Amino acid sequence: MSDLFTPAAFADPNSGPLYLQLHRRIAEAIAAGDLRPGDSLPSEREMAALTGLSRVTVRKGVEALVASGQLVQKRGSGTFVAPQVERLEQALSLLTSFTEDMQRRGMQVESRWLARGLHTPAPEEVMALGLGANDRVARLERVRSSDGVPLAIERASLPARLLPDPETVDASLYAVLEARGNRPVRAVQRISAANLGPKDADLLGVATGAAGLRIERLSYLPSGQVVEFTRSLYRGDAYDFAVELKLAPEAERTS
Amino acid sequence: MSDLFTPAAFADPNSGPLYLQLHRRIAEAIAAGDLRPGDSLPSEREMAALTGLSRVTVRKGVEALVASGQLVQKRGSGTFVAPQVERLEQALSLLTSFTEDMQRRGMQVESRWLARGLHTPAPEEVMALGLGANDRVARLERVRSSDGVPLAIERASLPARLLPDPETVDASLYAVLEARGNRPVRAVQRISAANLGPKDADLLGVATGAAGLRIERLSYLPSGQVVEFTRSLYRGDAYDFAVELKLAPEAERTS
DNA sequence: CAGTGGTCTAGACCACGGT
DNA sequence: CCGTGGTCTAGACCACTGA
Repeated sequence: MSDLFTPAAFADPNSGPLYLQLHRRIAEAIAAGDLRPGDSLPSEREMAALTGLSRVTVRKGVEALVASGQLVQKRGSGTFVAPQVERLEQALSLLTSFTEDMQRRGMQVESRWLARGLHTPAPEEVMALGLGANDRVARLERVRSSDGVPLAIERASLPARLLPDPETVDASLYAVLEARGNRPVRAVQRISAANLGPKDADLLGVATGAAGLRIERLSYLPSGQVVEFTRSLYRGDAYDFAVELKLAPEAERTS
Repeated sequence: MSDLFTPAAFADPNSGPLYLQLHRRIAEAIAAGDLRPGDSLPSEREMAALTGLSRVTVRKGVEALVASGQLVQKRGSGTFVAPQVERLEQALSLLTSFTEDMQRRGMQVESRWLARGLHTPAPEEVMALGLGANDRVARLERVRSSDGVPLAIERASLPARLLPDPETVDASLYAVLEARGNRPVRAVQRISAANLGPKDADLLGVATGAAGLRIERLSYLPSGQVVEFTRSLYRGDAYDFAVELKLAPEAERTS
């Protein structure tokens, strides 16, 4: 890895911006295994000196690698190749709870509560839950971690009628619902990707702008009543959702 | 929107870094509707002058908004609030083709080919497709657009035995497979989120670092033979995948 | 305490867009 | 042509880490 930063090829014919050249060099060194997880890079000032670039340019070159989770920077300490994050795979077509899911894998689950109580519903919640004018809403907002690593932010809203005492929810929301005979049997999810804002990124312990999976879920009782409206943000680098597909039947494809 | 940049509150008690304060101000103005899609912001130099910040700091404040697609910057022209991107919703549990899916919505579909031909397989492809030592692989790599807007990058690999003439694929891969009696009936997908690298971001017409949905798919024939190994990148801001969930049966939850 | 990343500045040149 | 965003520099101070 010694000559990674030897300036040489930074003699800029037309290989594009300097910070992109640096970005590419480091990314390739990681991909090739010349830089291994846990390895430390030279300090920004050193890299600047070695390459002949300014520190600002070095930072810009490193920036995208930090955002995408390939590098980790620690103030006062240094810049390191990110440790391998073991991706968790989760079946997307079964309605399971986070807690149950993790326990089945033998993993430790922790929840840090950000909010938990009864509130006046926001318009979005009124729509999603089909609330009336005077109904109230139970809100559960927490960071889900496994073995000390934060994995997801979960913001759940339920009609207060179905969960009048949100403070009693400890680990598994579904366990509480089940005890009250209100466990959902069906749900619809919408999945998309979004860059994490400063606040959410901080909660998940990743860099601002890192990619996250945004999942919106509506869960239903057998009666068709909506139980739960949940918006979650999963760390994009730590989660894989798996789905099984079947061929669309001809009948539906010709309409 | 006039006093958005009046410096006032940039008198830095301890409201955090200046670029984050600027970021927050703009994000809130967009959320509140004070800045509407298509509106133009002052030039970076103007914002710097108005706020009393340096241009570098202004750029840093704007950066994350651009990466997440809320702002669009055009060199030589200016900085604008991004037009509303109409999100496409797609059912994730049906095995449909991009082409058929879009045509059913009455949308124009274009493909720009990046590569199309027979190659010696990469190790990853050997594994996924279950190839032998001397098998070759058909690669189809293209950018999928609808109404002129690039939506996804699709990189498909198939055993050459099932698609000896990849050059004949025009719009729909599945149509060609069906003609040969090789249309898949089942598939498994894995979904995650990732920041787009400079190259892919450019192909999709978004900023480097924007969040993308990464989907890996393995499709099978009725015989169990793998037909297709496809890695796709969808624009995170333009796509919503929908899934319906059912309650996990007790039998499976207790193992 | 010395060294690290995090923030910020003032100024410069370039490539491109629209007039 | 002028104004825009895109790149780049040299230097500064801060908050934090680790010895």
